[in-house]
Amino acid sequence: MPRSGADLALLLLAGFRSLVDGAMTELAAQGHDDVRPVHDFAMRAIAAGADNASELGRRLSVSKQAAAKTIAVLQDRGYVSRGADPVDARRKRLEVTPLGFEVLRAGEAIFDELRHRWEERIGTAQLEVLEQHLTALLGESPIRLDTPGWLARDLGEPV
Amino acid sequence: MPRSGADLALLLLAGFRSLVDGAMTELAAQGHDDVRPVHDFAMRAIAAGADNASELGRRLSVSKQAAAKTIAVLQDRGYVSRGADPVDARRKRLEVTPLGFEVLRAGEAIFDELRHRWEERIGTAQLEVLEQHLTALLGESPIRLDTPGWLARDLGEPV
DNA sequence: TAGACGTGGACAACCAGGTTGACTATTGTT
DNA sequence: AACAATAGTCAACCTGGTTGTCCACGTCTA
Repeated sequence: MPRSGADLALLLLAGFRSLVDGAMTELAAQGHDDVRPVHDFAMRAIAAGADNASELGRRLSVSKQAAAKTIAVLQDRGYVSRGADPVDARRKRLEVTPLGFEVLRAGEAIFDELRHRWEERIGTAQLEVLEQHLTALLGESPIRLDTPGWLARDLGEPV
Repeated sequence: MPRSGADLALLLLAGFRSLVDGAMTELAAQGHDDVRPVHDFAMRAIAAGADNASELGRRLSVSKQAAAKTIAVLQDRGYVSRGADPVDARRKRLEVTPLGFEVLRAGEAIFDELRHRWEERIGTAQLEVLEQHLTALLGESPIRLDTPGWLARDLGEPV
């Protein structure tokens, strides 16, 4: 049964969806029913140093306006806070709140748990091989999160 | 280097994106710069027998209204045609046009070519193993295409 | 030191692809 | 014949993107 290239693509998508859907469900069960993967990614980027909207936009390969919108909801839900930047009055410095970090932590744990289940099903070594191959194929690719809609939108350069 | 579950998810996403971006780019180069993966999926479903809007919506796990919108653009661009259904006057029967089939064919060829390149990089057997594992993990999962936005929207049941 | 230029943020208008809800026309069932 | 279910359409709305415009502030340089 020779697989088609399209099947392969679908398989990868299904894998991603499976993990993410699982994670969202579990996160919701833990009381964080208002977090989306987008938010997780954004918080992670903020925690990693993208502490203002423009920078966040750059990290996520998204316009600063889009980043600002995401920040607005994150702030609204208490996951990040914004304060004046002491050194540059143009900026509003972003910070992940304790609640935000809690979600981040929970998210990580859930993903790790899901991965662990996969390990149990196909074997630790096998899963590692799978990851290695994927990594080899893709490089440590920069995450591009102009995602919602990208399935349907105009193309960017290929990865 | 123990990989995290989140990395795994990102890896799968990156893989999918890589293939799809590549395919869109190539398809655009061949003159079909107005096709999105969504359209491809929809045409495929229509060709496979989902010959009316409601049915298409069901196949794609999407509301019939959403399906109708997709059909509208597909029709507008000449990829599918709609005619009266001789047996049921409520229905408008969908048909993929020759142009639509051409795109479908081209898309398949491109995906196969991309998959082939992956074969060359990690080896035919290795890629097959990867696919087998993924398939084992996911089952021959029904494709759920309520996708644009699902990264950011409310959760459905996990796959 | 003044002005030019660049950058951060905000606002508005727009788009794509989804959603629900309401309504009509037709078909199928009792 | 009456009623229920289904196909399609319209309208209003949501989310997460996009551009473009504008202002306030910082930085660089003539």
